[in-house]
Amino acid sequence: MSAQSPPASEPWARRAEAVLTAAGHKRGVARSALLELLERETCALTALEIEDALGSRSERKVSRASVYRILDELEGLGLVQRVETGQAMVRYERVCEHGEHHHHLVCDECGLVTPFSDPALEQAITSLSARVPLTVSEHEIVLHGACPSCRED
Amino acid sequence: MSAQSPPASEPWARRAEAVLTAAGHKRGVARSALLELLERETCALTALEIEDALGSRSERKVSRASVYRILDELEGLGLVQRVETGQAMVRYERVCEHGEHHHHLVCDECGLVTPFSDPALEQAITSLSARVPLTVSEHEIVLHGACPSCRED
DNA sequence: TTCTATGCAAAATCTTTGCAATTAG
DNA sequence: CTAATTGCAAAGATTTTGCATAGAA
Repeated sequence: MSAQSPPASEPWARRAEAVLTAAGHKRGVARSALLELLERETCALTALEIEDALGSRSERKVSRASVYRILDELEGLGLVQRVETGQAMVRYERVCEHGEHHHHLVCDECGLVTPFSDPALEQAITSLSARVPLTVSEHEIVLHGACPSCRED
Repeated sequence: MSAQSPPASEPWARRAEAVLTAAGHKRGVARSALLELLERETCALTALEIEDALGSRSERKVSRASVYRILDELEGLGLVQRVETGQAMVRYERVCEHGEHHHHLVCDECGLVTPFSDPALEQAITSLSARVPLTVSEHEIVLHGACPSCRED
């Protein structure tokens, strides 16, 4: 009956800080900047895109090593997840509360990555998970093709 | 009315050679060895696994550069497809005739990759593809979890 | 003979590590 | 004061490229 999951309005970054503190981490400027950025971004970014975003904008600059280290930590705590888009680099995005689950559309022409979600698909996955020789904990779905802009060519 | 797609019994390697020839390629020992290997393998291998397999077994040894170059060629011709499993390296597997389409189960403990297929899931994807802002050409689905062996621990 | 295929080694990329200095609690 | 955090540079790992040689048609 009590609050099992935090309200959906709870900012992800705040939850992240709580989890980090609970895991015995102190605060650091690099990680704070990264959390702030991921809070704003709704979809997956590569480590290098994150480094650039933090460097070029007035945000404080964060070293590449820290970006990788922090993303790795966050992934380990289930706050961030990797997204494989078939492109050269791995992408990362924050893990949202249940219900905000989404997957990705990738334009093979321009590289654009867009999120989408589909209840019917999720249900098919859920039902499938029960029939498969694996205790399924996660799933990833990527649709490849040409986005509207690229299709015009 | 005429044969649109080759019979399913047609070995993939033979079809591959035909496509390569049609594309103006000559035969080479490295590629032949690779085709032979992929013909036998039903599921995805990494470039390095392919190099090892061709080197250690009595097959002729193929240089790493050739493995990458050939996989890239084959992918461009639609004979091979990349499979992103969330593991460190990209995997490759041959593209089969329609109907043999499959996806992957990945054990995050031991790294085991297993194929599976599910009509209901394919249908959900097909229906979804029509509703999405992307001209979908391919899709990839990966389920992560623990395989039976690893689950026992 | 001509153009493709291949191997080798160097180069390019992305990611991880070691270490010393800094900073939060 | 003690332990976590960061940046920098070096090291690793995977993939790509340049070039000369071998081979197929």
